[in-house]
Amino acid sequence: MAFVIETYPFAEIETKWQKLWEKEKIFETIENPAKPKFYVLEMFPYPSGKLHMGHVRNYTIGDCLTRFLRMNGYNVLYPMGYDSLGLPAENAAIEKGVNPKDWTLARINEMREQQKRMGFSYDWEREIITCDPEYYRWNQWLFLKMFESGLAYKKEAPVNWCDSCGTVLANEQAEGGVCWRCNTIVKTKKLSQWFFKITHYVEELLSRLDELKGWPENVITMQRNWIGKSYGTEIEFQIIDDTRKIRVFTTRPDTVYGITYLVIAPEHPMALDLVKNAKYEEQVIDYIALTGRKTEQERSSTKEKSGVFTGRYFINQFTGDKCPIYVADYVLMGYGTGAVMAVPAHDQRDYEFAKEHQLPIKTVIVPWVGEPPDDRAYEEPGKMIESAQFTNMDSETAKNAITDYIENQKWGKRTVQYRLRDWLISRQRYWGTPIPVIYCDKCGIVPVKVEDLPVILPEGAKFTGKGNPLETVKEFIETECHKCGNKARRETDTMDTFVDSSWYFLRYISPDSKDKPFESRRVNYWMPVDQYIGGVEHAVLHLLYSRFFTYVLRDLGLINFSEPFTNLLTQGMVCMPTFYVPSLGYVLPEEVENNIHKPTGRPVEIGPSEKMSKSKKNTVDPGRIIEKYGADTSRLFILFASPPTKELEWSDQSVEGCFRFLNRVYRFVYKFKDKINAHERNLIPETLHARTINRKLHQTIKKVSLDIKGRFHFNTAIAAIMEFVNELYKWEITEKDFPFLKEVIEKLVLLLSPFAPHIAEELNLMIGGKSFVCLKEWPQYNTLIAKEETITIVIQINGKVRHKLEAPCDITENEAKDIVMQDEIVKTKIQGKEIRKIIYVPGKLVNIVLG
RNA sequence: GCCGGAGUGGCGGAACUGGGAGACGCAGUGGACUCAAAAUCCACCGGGGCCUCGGCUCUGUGCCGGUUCAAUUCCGGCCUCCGGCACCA
Repeated sequence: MAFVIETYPFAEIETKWQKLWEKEKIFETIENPAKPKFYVLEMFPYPSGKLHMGHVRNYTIGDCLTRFLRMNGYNVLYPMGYDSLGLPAENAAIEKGVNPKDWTLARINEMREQQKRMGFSYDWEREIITCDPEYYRWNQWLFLKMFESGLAYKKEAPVNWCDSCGTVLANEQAEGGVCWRCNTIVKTKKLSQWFFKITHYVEELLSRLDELKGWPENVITMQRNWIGKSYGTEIEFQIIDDTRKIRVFTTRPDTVYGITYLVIAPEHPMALDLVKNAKYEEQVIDYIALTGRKTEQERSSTKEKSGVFTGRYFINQFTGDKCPIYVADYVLMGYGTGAVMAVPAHDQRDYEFAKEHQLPIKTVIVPWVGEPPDDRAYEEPGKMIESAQFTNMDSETAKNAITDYIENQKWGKRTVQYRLRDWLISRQRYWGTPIPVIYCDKCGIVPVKVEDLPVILPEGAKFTGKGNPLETVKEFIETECHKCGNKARRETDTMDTFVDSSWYFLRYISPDSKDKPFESRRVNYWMPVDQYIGGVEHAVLHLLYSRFFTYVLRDLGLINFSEPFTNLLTQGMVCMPTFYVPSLGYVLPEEVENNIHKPTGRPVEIGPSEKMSKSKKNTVDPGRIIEKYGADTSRLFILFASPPTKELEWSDQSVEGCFRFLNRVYRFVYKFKDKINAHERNLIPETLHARTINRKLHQTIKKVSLDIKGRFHFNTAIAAIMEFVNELYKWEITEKDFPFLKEVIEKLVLLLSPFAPHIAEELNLMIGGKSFVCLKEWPQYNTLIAKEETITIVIQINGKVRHKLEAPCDITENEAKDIVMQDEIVKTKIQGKEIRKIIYVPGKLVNIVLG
């Protein structure tokens, strides 16, 4: 055995097994009623370039779980696809003059290649690509279904508009109020847009959150906040010298006796009406125009509350007072009724506005003890004053009493408001699903006939960076109305890409389905998704839209369940640590390498970790890590460094440690492979030391199984395997041990295989294993073998650990107390002191409480 | 401002139900092997004090207090950091 292995030949091994897996098609899945089904879904990537560490982490978690479940007898559906419509491709077209389709397909190929290099066990036969017309035709099909049932509709709405690019932007493309491409400040512009009526399901979206026991609490909370249900009262106020009333929404009916004015939003339909041909008309028109030019950001960030008087008054029917009506942009048209009753004494915003415009402030609630503040609004509950028959009541009680009174007087009613708005799906962009409608002068909006789907994105659009490229394709726009035969114009808006991802998990199930988006029978077998894995950034958007789509599909009779994702795991981010170097400040690890402080051994202070992102140039390229250490090491590091839901801090040294571990395993098996092959397997350990190994083996199987199952603590599972390998190195192996060693190594390889599948296959082959490891059965543990022969009894005196004793594990309470009290060391420690009581925790400890 | 989550050695993290704080890995230290180095293998590794070198002892899980025989874990009050939402009436 002169031959010394430097490092194990991971590159060769990994390529070899990836090819074999693919050749044998072992990861292809079909419905199988004989096995329990399990659907593992990962948030499919947008193919903007190469895989980044976030992807790698997401898929490594999913693959490890999938492999574990397969070995445990589950029929696992584990698909992959590409969310490939969207802005980066169009941007590349504008910047590099390439065709978005070619660019996207090239990126997909790169990405798929890297995923295969990581050894992920997807059923590639089910791959879906959303920019394929055979995929997006079903977006259009679903749109038509929703249009038919009134769930898709068109209306005029304010949207983010960039002057320089001449186009509408999605909220996420107008971050910080500026256009992501040219940095122009975005404006709000009113345009006719397509919406999905998600608000139709608002109550169900909210109430079914309680069913989602397998979702993280924070995601549930975020969705609940986003939906924003609030209970309140609608009240109408009579406008003086007018037949009309103004309707407001409030959650504080207890403050109605403190109303001193009323505010309507600039977009409120009555705003202009109220001042028509009156003294204040010009002032109000100017103000509305000014607001229209403001960005959403400017409107909400300014401290001072702007607004103008309309010259009109209303009657506060509670007090009989005549109060002014204002227009101000701190009131939003999109929430409630677009008008508010202003109670400056008890609402901070109203307070600030009243101060600015010298409006009266009338206190109607005071604290039960102490004085109300005089420099701000008093928003807490308290004692009612100057509120007619409600005076002296507790304000919380008065809320109900006053609302009853309002309802009796027919001045208003109890009502519920939501923050959730309908989903704006129109995009003035090329690289998206064309919305399948045409506009006919005679017939109006005409949906495309189902048999004419898909409406295909035309080639030959001009990508100038200005406007919607679809507008430049005459042959696309010009069409004829299938109702009347006249010339008609095709819709050039495309759908938000979140439409694609709202049902992709159903398409995986029957990716070749020709006459329906999916086969209901098969969908009902696989769905719902048993484990969804992805980033928390989709907590609201994608996860809410998918829930909405599932309800829609259920109501269309296509599926028989309501919630798409039973369990959700939101993985933590991947971070790069920074180091503090006095001369440079906080820097990334590679810069420390080149710095004088490290060679001198002087410790560098660790700075705050930064999220990996391309813009900060602090990313670790997965490709480089795979090349240097292999896919197995990369997978092992990602799973070992921290539990999946926590942030993962990148560490090159820790990667090296994982690589060392795999080498340690490889060397051990390599050393004994000939002996193992020369012997038949024996499950029974023949030596004393081997029996200890057997116990440790069963303990390890138990720990690894339980850590993965339900808990997803891959890090501690790997730690247990490492501990076991450390034990193996301490084992003085004799000739008698080889048959049992064979059994030990077989089990070890099985335990390792979900984490490091390539090396596991290779080691299996090395010890004469026949079939693929990943198709074998997960090892079972025997509780009796795993059980320790003796237990350690911890002896505490007054709750502090003072001594330990070994005892047989079947020891009774009295026996345990006896041996503890007979122990010489214990005797000396408690000598001369009164024993108040002795606490016994079975199999664990004895606590002697002294007086 | 509101809603979540987290604070444990030099570092990443363990401790599952209130019962031994620091598993496993990294970094570090010492030893074996080597002409030497790397690699590998073995051992040590929170801090302070005592010491006959076997141990003994005090202290320690963001801070202050409480419950308990016993608290990283439960309760109350703070501090810091991270994430989400934010003129939502």
